[in-house]
Amino acid sequence: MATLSSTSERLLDAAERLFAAEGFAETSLRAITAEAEANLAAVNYHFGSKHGLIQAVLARHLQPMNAERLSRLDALDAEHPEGPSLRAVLEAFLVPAFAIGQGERGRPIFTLFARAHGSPDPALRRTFIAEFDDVAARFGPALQRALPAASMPDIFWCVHFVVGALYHTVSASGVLEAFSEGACRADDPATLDRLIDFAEAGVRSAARDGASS
Amino acid sequence: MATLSSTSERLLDAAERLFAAEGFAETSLRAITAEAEANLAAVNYHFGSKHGLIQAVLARHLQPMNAERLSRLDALDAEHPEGPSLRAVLEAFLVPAFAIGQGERGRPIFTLFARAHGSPDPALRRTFIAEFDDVAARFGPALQRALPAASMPDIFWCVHFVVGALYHTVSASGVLEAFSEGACRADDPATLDRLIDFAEAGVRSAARDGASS
DNA sequence: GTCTATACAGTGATAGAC
DNA sequence: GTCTATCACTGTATAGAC
Repeated sequence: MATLSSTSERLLDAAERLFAAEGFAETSLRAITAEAEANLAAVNYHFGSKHGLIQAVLARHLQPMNAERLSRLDALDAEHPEGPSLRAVLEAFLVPAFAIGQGERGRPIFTLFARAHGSPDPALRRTFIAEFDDVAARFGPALQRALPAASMPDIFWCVHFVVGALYHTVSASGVLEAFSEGACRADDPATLDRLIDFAEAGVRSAARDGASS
Repeated sequence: MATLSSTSERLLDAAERLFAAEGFAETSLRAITAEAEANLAAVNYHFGSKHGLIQAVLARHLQPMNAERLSRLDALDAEHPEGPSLRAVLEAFLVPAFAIGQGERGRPIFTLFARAHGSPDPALRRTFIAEFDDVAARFGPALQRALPAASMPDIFWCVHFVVGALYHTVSASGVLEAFSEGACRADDPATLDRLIDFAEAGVRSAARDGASS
């Protein structure tokens, strides 16, 4: 039973489940502590505030995702000393994110990322994006090397577009099912390939004119 | 003074300002009614609930945006009876959205769209995306005609990616300023051109292989 | 129809006992 | 570490004034 794990772990599990199902604001601490069989005050004791609990839930999934991005990029660098291809770098960036989005509790968790990224709470947003510092520092130069004709701002902007497409795909593809009248299914396994194709073509377009740096 | 306009208009103005600054959940009805110099119960009288007020705030900006998208597409169809180019169709779709994002109160309002799109409240999400029915019905075939080699699901998926990039760009470009250490500025006027270039290249990539329909 | 005052159940947070 | 009691604040509903 749940009571075998520690209180803070049970709180994290319960919070993740409820946040993903209902959203941050809509989930009360009382609902979380009831599901975790803990006292209301335990949240503030272990995590300081509801805000702190949200950050802890996010970090528990962000860190493995970004760690795998970095280890994939390390493997690529080892394989290709002259620098990996654009497509390979984009795959190293996108595949670990998709892997989370497709897991058993996948999509809801990724929805949490999207919500945190656009959260009105500046402190939450700041803590959240700080988790991406290492990824930005490693993937920026890798893309620059794969696409020497593009300027650094070109690359940053395109990655920004790709991130937007990724977020929207993993967190809001239900919308697409409605618009396409069922022709596009959110769990279509080909979606990742479509996104990588799209990202590669889009990013490559930054190198074509490259005027605006 | 504000008291010259009707109560419901003052409520909409105040709500828009506060929602954009703080978020939906973080803005209390008491703060809105105080800023609008109205009674607390006026929100429920005029809009039924806080939820109804949110929908009304969104609709006030969504309708002109989508109306301009459609009128731009009408103009294109009149100019090019054989069917407008892919780039022209994408411009008709993206430019009106950007115009809102760059207006005086622009970015905050667009942040509201992104929040609504990913809202945990299914009723809010449903009402929100219903505002796009006409746009989807008109732009889908227009893109199909501009890109005959692509299947309809190909096109829907790519538009989905483009929408994600658009949302992230207009609502979360502050993140990019941080990662690029100031090299990319959110108010760079070239951003729209970058996004259109990116979208065109990405969407065009769907027509290359076109296997997965 | 429009607006006001007020009451109510549920929220996050905290101080202090154990 | 845990729990109880309590705080100020939230969205909503309603009775009644104009």
